[in-house]
Amino acid sequence: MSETNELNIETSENTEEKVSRNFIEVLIDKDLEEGVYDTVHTRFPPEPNGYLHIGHAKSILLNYGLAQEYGGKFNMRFDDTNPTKEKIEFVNSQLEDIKWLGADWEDRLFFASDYFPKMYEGAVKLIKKGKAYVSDLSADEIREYRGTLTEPGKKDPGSDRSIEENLALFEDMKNGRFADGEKVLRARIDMASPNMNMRDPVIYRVAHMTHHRTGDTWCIYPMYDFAHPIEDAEEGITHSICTLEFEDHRPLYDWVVKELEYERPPRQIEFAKLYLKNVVTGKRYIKKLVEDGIADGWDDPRLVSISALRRRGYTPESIKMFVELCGVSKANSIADMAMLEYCIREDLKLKRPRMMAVLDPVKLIIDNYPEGESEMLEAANNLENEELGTRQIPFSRELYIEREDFMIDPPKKYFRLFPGNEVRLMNAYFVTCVDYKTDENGNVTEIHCTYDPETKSGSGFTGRKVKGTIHWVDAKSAVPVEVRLFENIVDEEKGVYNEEDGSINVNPESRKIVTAYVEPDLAKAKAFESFQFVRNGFYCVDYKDSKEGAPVFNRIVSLKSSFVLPK
RNA sequence: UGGGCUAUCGCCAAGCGGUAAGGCACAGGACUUUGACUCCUGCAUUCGCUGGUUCGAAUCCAGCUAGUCCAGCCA
Repeated sequence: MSETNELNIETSENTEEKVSRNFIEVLIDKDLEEGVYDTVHTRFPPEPNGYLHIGHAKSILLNYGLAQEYGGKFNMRFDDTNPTKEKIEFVNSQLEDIKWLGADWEDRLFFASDYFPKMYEGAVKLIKKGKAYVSDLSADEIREYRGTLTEPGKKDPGSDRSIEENLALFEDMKNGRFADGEKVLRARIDMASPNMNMRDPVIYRVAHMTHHRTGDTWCIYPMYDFAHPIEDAEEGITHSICTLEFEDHRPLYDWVVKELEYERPPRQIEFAKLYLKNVVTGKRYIKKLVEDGIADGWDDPRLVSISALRRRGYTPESIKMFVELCGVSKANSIADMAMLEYCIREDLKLKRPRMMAVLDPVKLIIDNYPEGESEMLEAANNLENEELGTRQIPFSRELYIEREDFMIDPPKKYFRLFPGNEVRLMNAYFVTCVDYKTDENGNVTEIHCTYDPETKSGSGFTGRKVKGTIHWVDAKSAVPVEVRLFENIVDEEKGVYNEEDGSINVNPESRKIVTAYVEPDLAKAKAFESFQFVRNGFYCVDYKDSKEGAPVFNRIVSLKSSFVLPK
């Protein structure tokens, strides 16, 4: 017996040593071991052409996290090589989102446009090496000459030009001698390559356009495939982490850094994008939702852009937890929204106070409580976390309780209020229902109870027990506030896209607005403060759409399973 | 169709030749100042399919299948 126990202890200690690493960490470990690199330097390189969403968060936190983990550095860089799509507005919103997520680039904020001179030099170098040439072909012709997936491409007539001629022509391109589309610079690689990206890719195009940072300095702009490796190499990036669709571009990436003779060139590593089930992330679909008046803009709390999640009440910590939970792999995967929701519940439940708010109020009158009197009761802000302290809440003869917490004719196992039953009012007293009133339609309008002063919360009363506890607010001091109950903007039954016309199947119930009664303190909450409403889920204060400065409460997420009435 | 990549429970995901981790979701039960939270318990005789190598295969080999990306002067 004792022998086997000892054995078990040893083996369990050994297994604890084993920490599973994602495939990128494994590659980095190997690089470090073999001395390919002696540090880890990553970057996040978005194009400033839109708002960042949850998918970008994965890339940001992965790149930043890796740099942190290995004691390396993380750069922020805007890949602004195409002025037709980029705006300073997006630069600013993206920076704000990345900062909020907690990725710290310190003083290393770069722009691809900073390297335009370097890239020009690089192109000249390629021409001088005979590795690039100016083409006269039109866009259509280039496509034709490129061949198809099964047939090799044809030689570009421009590829026969002399180095001197190419040099002169490229300079003319730079000097604005040509109109847009008239000439391009192509890399000379292999027109017969099975990899389409290697069939003499275009690396510079003419575009007479004002760039948001360099203005009219340039009228030629480098293509991504040429620019990106240079940006990485210039910044001393070791591991250039990007998404799977760039796998086919890696040979070209490697070709560029090799031909430009960079020492210790960066290594590109690709991972799978993060998708969410029944969630719209495509820019043009979001745009359509906004145009159709279904969504209120990129930060509509029902969307999954970083700014929308922030407004909804998701915390950076919860997004980080989610990304870590999803892991990193090369398999295309669609995560369940339930995972994200789990993360925000997990993050908030011990950090934020649990307050009482009644979403669907009905009046409860305590017949034996003196009229006109009231008292303050002490309530713990969070029973599981004493550090959050206590608060004082008013209590008097007339209260509001949740309509669903009272039934005239309850089913079996209904623990809440019904005629003759006694329940606990959370943080207050036991009350017994003695009577109720209804309107002509049979709707309950008033519930009458008696309370037992002996049973005051915290008094240590143990005389008898009740099965149910319900939340309430004091009618006189409670504050009505607007509460927005969010559901998925997509109709989950039908799926995201309508198969017939490609439109989005919208859930008409995705935003219900109700007026709720809340504890007086909640009406003074600051923007972005979040709370757990007892049994009603998690909420975040939003002032963006509020009228006359009153807070609006956005539902972040409901509880795991709401109260289900027993059958 | 040529090439690249991927395939392990409803979802995500470990595993890297020694006999299927974990999380989400789900289902039971205990506890409870809300039925939440917490805590237990259950949840792949099987790793896309078919063969082969091996004492032994999710792991190696071969063939097949499915999904995905590439024919922008986008990134």
